[in-house]
Formats: sequence, structure tokens, C-alpha cells
Amino acid sequence: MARRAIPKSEETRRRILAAALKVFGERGFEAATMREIAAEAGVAVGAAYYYFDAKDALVMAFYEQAQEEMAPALDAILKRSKTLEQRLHGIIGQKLEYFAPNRTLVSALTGHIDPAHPLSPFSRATAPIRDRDLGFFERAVAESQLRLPATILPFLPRLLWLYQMGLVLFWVYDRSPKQERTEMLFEKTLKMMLAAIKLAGLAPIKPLLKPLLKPAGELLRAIYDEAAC
Amino acid sequence: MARRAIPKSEETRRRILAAALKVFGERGFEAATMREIAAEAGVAVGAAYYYFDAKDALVMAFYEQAQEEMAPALDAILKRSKTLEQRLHGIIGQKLEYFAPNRTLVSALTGHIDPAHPLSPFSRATAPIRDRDLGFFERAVAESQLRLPATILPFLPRLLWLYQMGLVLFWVYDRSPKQERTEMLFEKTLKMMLAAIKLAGLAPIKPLLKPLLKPAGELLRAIYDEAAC
DNA sequence: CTTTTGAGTTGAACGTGTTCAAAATCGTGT
DNA sequence: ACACGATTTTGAACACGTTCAACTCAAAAG
Repeated sequence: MARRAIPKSEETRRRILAAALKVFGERGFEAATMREIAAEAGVAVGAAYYYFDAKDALVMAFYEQAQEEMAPALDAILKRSKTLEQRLHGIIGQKLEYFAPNRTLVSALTGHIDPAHPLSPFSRATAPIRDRDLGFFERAVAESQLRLPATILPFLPRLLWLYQMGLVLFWVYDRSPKQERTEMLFEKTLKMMLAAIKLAGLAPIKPLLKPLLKPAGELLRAIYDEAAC
Repeated sequence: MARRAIPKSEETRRRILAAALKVFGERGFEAATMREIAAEAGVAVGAAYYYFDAKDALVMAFYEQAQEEMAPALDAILKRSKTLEQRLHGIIGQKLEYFAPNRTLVSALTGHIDPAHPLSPFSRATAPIRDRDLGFFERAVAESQLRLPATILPFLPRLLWLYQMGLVLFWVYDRSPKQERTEMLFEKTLKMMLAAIKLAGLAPIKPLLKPLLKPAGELLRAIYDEAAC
């Protein structure tokens, strides 16, 4: 209720979060214990729950922090690169690189696909984070000149965001050395997407593509224009 | 270790599974308690764990049972229908219909995307179930005459299986009345898929499609031909 | 200075899924 | 009928995430 912007108790919160990340790093997310985290922070278990709703909320806090830390780099990437391919490669590559040391932590987040779960990437609770993230894809699309049907273009940022989520999901569980399978999936699917976009913008074969693009447009409108999701 | 095919203790197993399904139906999966399930079956908690490795394993048992019960119907659908569209519509529609009364139960299964988790649809432990399921899609593809590049055709059944998984995932969390959004997603995406397949088989525009189909073929080969997944 | 307030903190207690050593029961050979 | 090993069953115990009534104590109010 006080008016200070930086109450001193923020220190405690930070200490708990730092302790959590340390223990997560040592034991992994699942094996880490709230009791151990509290002990590491020199605090009682209850204190951890005073600042964080649940164990997963600690990971969410980590993600929010990551998002803030990455924002400048992503912005630079958007400004530096000129094609959509460069932009997507840059944005997604940056994220994977950033999260690489904490792969198992990220899996604790992507593990919840139920949109009803507050920590799901699709939940209403995470909408602000999602929207901020979406902004980068909107810029990536807007600042590239793309020939695409008007029924599809408006949904492209959200489709790309979804594409990125899928990629991260694959990456999180990718057991190949240095996650090279994800690397490959990324390269190939990126090529495919750009080829598809190019194809969809080609005037001469429009009638051939219609049976594909028409239901696509209808679907996107119906799925996205009701409710959040 | 004994050689009897139907040991009488099978009775206990069945009673526990039946009790579990009853309690799941009443309380939902999460709220249901192993203690309550055991009580309902007139048995100690330990007994439930003697027959089932974990709480989720009860859902897995339900799924195996469902698969067996559905097999004849799926077989009939394959025999009855003649186009790929009819086959896919039939197979997937049948499954959704069958599982409709137990939607929340299915969500307990699809909730694990980690391939390392034994109950994940992608785990090694569930490979037999997955393969049996895949068989229906293989038949659906084989018995339809399709013009598709040889680099892609062999993977089509697995792609269709994956498509079905995605659809089920959406369905499980679909909060719209009567799951009509899933219905729509199903109709539209099915149309799109068939249009895409038709397009890919069209000779005249082959060079245009090459930048799309070539990386697709390479990707599929690389992803599927190493390890299980 | 005294009292009141409420954010911050504590740790025992709860309910959960799961484990496991022991007890009960069963099947079979003698 | 008995014994004995394997199978089945028991329920107390464990570790965990989470809750919450009680406690502290600095600062605002009187």
C-alpha cells in the first residue's frame, strides 16, 4: 500500500528467485525441492510461496526476466536484417541460444499445454508475455514486403509465433548432440515456410491454390477471431 | 510366470481399473485420489500400484482397452469408404466420438509431451500402441491411389498420425459447446490436406513446388530415419 | 510515547502420489 | 495333510508441493 516503487522486500524476492535458479541448475527442475530452495535463500518455505504462487511460477519469473533481457538483442536483429528469412532466423536463433543453458527449465513451462493452466503459453494469465513476444513477429512481418492474400496476411504473425513455439517444444526434448536435429528442423522448415509464402503470392497459379487457401483463410478467421486462444 | 492365460487375479486388476474409471468420471482425473480408487475397488492402495505403475497408467490401460474396442469399427470404416478423405474423416471422427464421454481422461494422456515420460504418446513405452494406431493410417494411404513424390509418400501415414494427434490435442482443450470448434478445424484442415496432396501430385507445376517439396523430403527422411521418435 | 496496522515471515500440518517390508493367500510337490 | 516358494495384498511411512494460523516488527496514526 506504500508508495515506494522499490520496496526493500524486493530483495527477498530476488534472493528466492536466485536461489531457485541455482538449485534448478544443480538438480534440474523436478528434482529441486521448495524446501531446498527456501533453505538456499535463507528463508522459510512459506516465504517462497508468499512471493511466488507455485513452484512453476519461479520458472515463469525466470522467463519474464529472460524476455526483458533479450528484448534489446531482438530489437537489434529486427533493425539489422532486411528479409523475413533473416529476421525469423535471427529472432528464433537468438532465443534458442539464450535459453540453451537452461533447456530443462524451459521444459517446465512448455510442459503445460492446457490453456486453462495459468502457466501454459496459451493461458490468459500469460497473455501479456505472449503479446509482447508476438510484437516481434508483427514487426518482422510488417517490415518485410510480402505478397499474400488479405485473408491470410493478418494472421501471419500469430502463425509464426506458433511455429516458434513448436520449434521450441521440439528443441526442449531434443536429445541429439548439441541439439543438431532442431537445427536441421529449423533450417528446413524455415525454407519451406518461405517457399510456401512465395508460392501463395504468385499470381499465375492462383486458381490452383484456391482450394488450399480458401479454407485456410476461413479457418484462421474462425479460430482466432473468437475468444483469446 | 505361470502359464495360465487368464489368472484369476486378473479379476482384481479389472476391478481396480473399473473403480478408477468410475471415480475419474465422477471427480475428474486430477481430483480423483488413489486412496478413493482403491477404496472403491475394495482394496488397499498398494494393490493398485501392484497392478498399475502409476496413476496415469490407469488412463493408459483405459486407452489400450479403447483401442481394442475400436479396432473393428475402424476396420469397417476402412473397408466401407473408398477415398482418402472418407477414410480419414471416418477414422478420426470415430475416435473423437468414442472418446467424447471421457474427454478429460484423454487429456491426462496428451498432457505428457515429453518423449522421455513413459506415458507420452511419443515415448518408447507406448510404441506398440502407437504402431497399432499407425497401421490404420498406413492402410488408409495404401488403399487410396495417391500421386505423391516418392520422397514424401512413405512418411504420409506418420504425418497423418501426427495430424490426428494435433487434432485430438485441440479437441481435448476445446471449451466451445459440443466442441464445435474442433469440428470446424477438422473439416477445414482435412480439406486443406487433400488439396495439398492433390497439388503436390500435379505434374505441370512441379518446378514451382520443388523449393517446398525438396526440403520437406530431406527433413522427413532425417527426422524419421534416426532413432524412434 | 503508545497503539494500531498490515506486509513480511515462520514452520507445523495437510493431502497427494508413491514405496516397501511385512503379512496373507495361493499353488504345487511330497 | 503339510510345507514352502511364489504371488498377491496390506497399510504405515516417505517426500513432495502447498496452505494457513500465528507471529514479528517497522512504520503510520493517535
